[in-house]
Amino acid sequence: MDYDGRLTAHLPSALRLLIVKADGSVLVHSDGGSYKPLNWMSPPCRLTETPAKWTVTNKPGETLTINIEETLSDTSVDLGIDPGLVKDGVEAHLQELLAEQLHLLGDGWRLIRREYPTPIGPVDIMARNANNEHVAVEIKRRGEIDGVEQLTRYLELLNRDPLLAPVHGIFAAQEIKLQARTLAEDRGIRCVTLDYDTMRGKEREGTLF
Amino acid sequence: MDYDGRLTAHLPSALRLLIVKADGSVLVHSDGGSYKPLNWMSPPCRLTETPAKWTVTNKPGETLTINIEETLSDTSVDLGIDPGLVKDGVEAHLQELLAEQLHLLGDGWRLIRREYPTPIGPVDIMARNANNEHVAVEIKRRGEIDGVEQLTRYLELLNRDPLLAPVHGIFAAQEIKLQARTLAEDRGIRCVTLDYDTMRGKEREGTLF
DNA sequence: TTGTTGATTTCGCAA
DNA sequence: TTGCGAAGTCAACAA
Repeated sequence: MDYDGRLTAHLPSALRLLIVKADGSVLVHSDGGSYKPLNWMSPPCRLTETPAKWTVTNKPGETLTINIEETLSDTSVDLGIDPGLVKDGVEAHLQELLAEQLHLLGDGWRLIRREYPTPIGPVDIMARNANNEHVAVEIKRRGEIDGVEQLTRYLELLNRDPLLAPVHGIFAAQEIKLQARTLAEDRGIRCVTLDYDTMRGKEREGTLF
Repeated sequence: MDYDGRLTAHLPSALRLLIVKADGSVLVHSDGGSYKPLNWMSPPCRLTETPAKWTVTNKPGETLTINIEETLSDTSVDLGIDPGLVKDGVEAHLQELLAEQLHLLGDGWRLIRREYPTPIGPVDIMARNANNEHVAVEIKRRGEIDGVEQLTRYLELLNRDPLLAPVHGIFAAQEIKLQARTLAEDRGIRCVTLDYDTMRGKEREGTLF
């Protein structure tokens, strides 16, 4: 099996699981590893098939060539359409919960808006603290250095605006890595650890009254 | 089907493809999308099976619960061990090629070393230019803002060392996004676009003589 | 074991 | 369509 496209990859002869989906995409799995196939072609693409050789091609001209020596099993089932996956607990959810529970950051804080727009991208939450000063909050599920850099860029830009300055920064995440925390605090950015279960519980509790 | 772990995800009843690999990992695929399963459990994990219900659990206590209403097809094949995938054209390869072809950056340049170590990680290529000044080169397949930030951190650190300073920066990639280029040039970092096919061609050509 | 970085990333959203 | 950021990212490699 050979892939020739954004890179070149060769896979020696062996027993493998080939999956052809309804949209034409092809997956080549081994009997281990994780969910990522050894080789694949993403849709939209076209499969040309002879008994001994499959060729899969997509629009940009990438190709996946599969030589078939032997078939141990061959099954085809039409799965029909698929109802969507429902997810919960991702960053968007954290942002929603924190916007409703600004008191977790300090007493007397007020929300200005979520997704506060700037020329270099939206600030997750913009608020005012008890002293009526602006605070930009960057939320991550896991707080790493990238997130601190991102917030730093926002703060640098926002503090150039005399109508906003001084703008303080808060880096909020379910888990903040030490290096990220060190960098943030070195830059005067406050770090806050969020407990998702508690925040979700508070929300439920709130709806009881 | 329900996943409860790092997040909560629910998948309504529908026809799906279930794959159980030799290492115990479980993949749930629909008839479209790309290679990513709708839901899955990565190894190491344990599958507990009754005719109507599968439960997959891993060490941290995440669970994937699958209720089986009907089975249209059930096949089992032992694929045996798998010979490795051979890849070509990734970042490591670009680094290797550029180190051999420093003249692409400027005449009279000399390589100090690849993977030049610093306390915050290795610099892809460290070289000296024609004026005998140090140059740190960060190589990416695709140049985005993260890469510029990474190089900036290296340069800031390296320039504190009087034995090295001044250290210049070069951001080299097959493709550099506009925002990354703008940020880099604003910081005095030169951007260089690499043509992989040409560089590989040069290498082949070189071996002819 | 932990941390860092690359990826044929994929995926979703918004301009 | 394109661009950008998140992801149950995964996966490889070094400390």
